Amino acid sequence: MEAAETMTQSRADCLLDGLTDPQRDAVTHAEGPLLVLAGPGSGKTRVITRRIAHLIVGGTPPWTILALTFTNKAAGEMRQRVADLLGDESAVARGLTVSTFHALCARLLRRWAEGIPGAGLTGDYTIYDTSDQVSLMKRVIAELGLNTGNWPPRSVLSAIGNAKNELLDPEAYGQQAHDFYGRQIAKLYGAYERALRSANAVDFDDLLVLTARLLRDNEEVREQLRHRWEHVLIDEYQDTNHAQLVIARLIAGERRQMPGMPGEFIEPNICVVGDPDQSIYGWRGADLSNILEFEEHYPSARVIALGENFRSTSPILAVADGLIRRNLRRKHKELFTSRTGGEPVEVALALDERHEASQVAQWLGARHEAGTPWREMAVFYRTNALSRVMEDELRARTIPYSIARGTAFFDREEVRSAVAYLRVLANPSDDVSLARIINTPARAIGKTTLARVQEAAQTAHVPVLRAMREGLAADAVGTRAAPALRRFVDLMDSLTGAGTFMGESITGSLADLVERVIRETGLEAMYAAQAQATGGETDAERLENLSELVSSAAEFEERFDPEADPSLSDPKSLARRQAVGAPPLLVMLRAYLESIALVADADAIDPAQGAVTLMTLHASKGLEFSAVALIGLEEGLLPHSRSQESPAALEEERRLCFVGITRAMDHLRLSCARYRTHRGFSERSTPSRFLDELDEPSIVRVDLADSDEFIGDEGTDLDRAPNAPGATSPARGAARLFPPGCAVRHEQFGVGRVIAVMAGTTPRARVDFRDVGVKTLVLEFARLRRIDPSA
DNA sequence: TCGTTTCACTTTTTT
DNA sequence: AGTGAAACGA
Repeated sequence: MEAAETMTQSRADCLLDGLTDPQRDAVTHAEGPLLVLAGPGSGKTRVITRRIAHLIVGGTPPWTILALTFTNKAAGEMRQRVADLLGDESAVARGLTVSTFHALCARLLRRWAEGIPGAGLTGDYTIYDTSDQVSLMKRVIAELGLNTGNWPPRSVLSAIGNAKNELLDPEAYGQQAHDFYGRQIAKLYGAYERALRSANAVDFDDLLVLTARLLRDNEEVREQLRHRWEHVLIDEYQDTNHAQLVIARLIAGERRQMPGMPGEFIEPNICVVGDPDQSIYGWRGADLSNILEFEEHYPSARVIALGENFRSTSPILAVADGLIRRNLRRKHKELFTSRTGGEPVEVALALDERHEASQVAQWLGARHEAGTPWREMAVFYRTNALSRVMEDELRARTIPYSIARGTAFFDREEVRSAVAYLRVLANPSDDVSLARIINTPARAIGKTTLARVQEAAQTAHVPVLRAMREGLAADAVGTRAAPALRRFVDLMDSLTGAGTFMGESITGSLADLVERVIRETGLEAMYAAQAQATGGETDAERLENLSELVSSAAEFEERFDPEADPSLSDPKSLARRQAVGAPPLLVMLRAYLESIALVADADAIDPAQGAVTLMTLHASKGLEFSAVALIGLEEGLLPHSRSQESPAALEEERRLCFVGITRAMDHLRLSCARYRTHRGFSERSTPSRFLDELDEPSIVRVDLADSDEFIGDEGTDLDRAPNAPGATSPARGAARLFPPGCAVRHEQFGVGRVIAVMAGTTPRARVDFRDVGVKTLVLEFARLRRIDPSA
């Protein structure tokens, strides 16, 4: 007994090793609400993981702890670090729930969908992503007799999303709508919700909204979960929205009187960690007041500020501080580091985006020469579109890189199609997925046929697949279509192995199912035929992606642990599940589809790869790298043009820049380009105002546009155009480079002779090509090259 | 019904 | 530029 205690004691002490006083306070804080205001690099993750470990070592059962993060990757890392701290395997941490908000909600809903009064949802629901939402909304708009021109699906969805984040249902939204627009949106909102429910589907926002409703309206579930999770910890609290706040509060519980002890209270054990200066998801409903008003929500809260930065050198921190100070709606927080010295931050002006990319690549190369491994370097940008140039450049120089785009794979059309089949198998009511695959590959079921079946299904209030199976549209569809529909139903039924649906008892391999879907639906044959016909690389690639999907399913299957499901969370039900043995295929399929739906870009980062990481500023949150290059610091990009009208949005852009800067440990480089090609058009850009807000003594400005490689002013810049593909070339001088009659070569059209050059904002040339005849080309993009001897 | 072609637009960020 | 949808022709 005594020995055990000593051991526990010493392990607890270990957990406090190397912590500063405030860090230690946060780790050891016992009961009641706790707010940790953690500046960048202040050891936030360290504090959370040690706090969890400390609780467990102190006797708190792991299954009474719930930790919430924003990405799966963050959750995985947190779980791993806790396990590492606890040493003896993960056994100690068994039952500990570390999850994203969305994944937690998805699982709670799996378990209790039927327990939400009036929601009409069942546990086999599908999660719709943005493009599914758009498809559904288009249909809803059409059904209400509106047109997508006046009611752009995305805008409507965004209005609905905002309403959902505030937990307003269609009725409540309609009540507070006072103009025509608002009332129409309310109508669309209601119809959209009905359409979702009849497809037994939820969108991302619903995961939160419905969970909030479940907890609010179902006392039994609420009490059960409250009882189960005695400790709730939330990371990145500054990025939670209203629905998430409500969920957290409902699970954590309220301050309440201790039974039989008047004057004594039980405080909820809710610990939130965040930094208002790193709030970057306001556009998606994140509410900064959640963290700012934490003390009002929990008057007894203890507040601990972690200001010391252990990550960045002092010039980097000074630059970050100088920038963030410009935000007016902000409580100032002193940032300090003991990492004095260090290189100044490089601020560079490049000629154009290619030039910028090349300079960045060179800079990364120099860092590598100096001993920094590729994997400790990163390039950040405001928009995904900016990754392209950077990729091209790194590829050309054979610098290893990887892009953080978690969804990229599952966004490919062939993968989406295969997944749509799986979704229909898992949820036969999923009409959006059904519409996607009913004629892929082509089965002579065209637009009109589909519309007729959909209509028949609608009037009969049944899912489309069922309407087809029961031949409800038999007289409405043509004689050719009817057997085609029949064959499709038979195909789907043959995949489930039954006339009805995969019974719960069916077991088997998920990977096998995926493979059968790809083969038996004809997807594989379709791409194989195309690959053969065109010899096209893309089709061969598609086949590869499909087989990669099979691998991903196999991998998932391997890792799948039905016990890790927090919805079932009490030890009793764990035992019950274990007794069941192998998980039914359907359960696994649902879990697989769910994991696909909830991947984040940041999840795709694998530091083991030994490559430079390219990602958006948003995805960079929570990470750190030895060397960071931030590109595209231009007005309109960072801050983004869409944010310039509101001061609040502008401040969020500044915070975004702050987040990027503070990811850097040792080396930081910020750059902008004088010209940038937008959507096909090269435009002069203005350096970001943020570049004027940096701490001058900590930076060194390099005007690379003036360096020897690119001589100075625009005149000479223009002269590069004919020989430097992609170099931007504004109007002036263009005509002079391509005198009428000169011979030119075009990548695609071959050789030809210039007829005339038209000046203007976008100078064009009329060229008579030997093979393809006369074409008019925009000089900026045509990449024309003179090939006559005089050139 | 299906394939091609033209045309029109463009959310930046993501669970 | 690139994509996705409407329009058109077979």
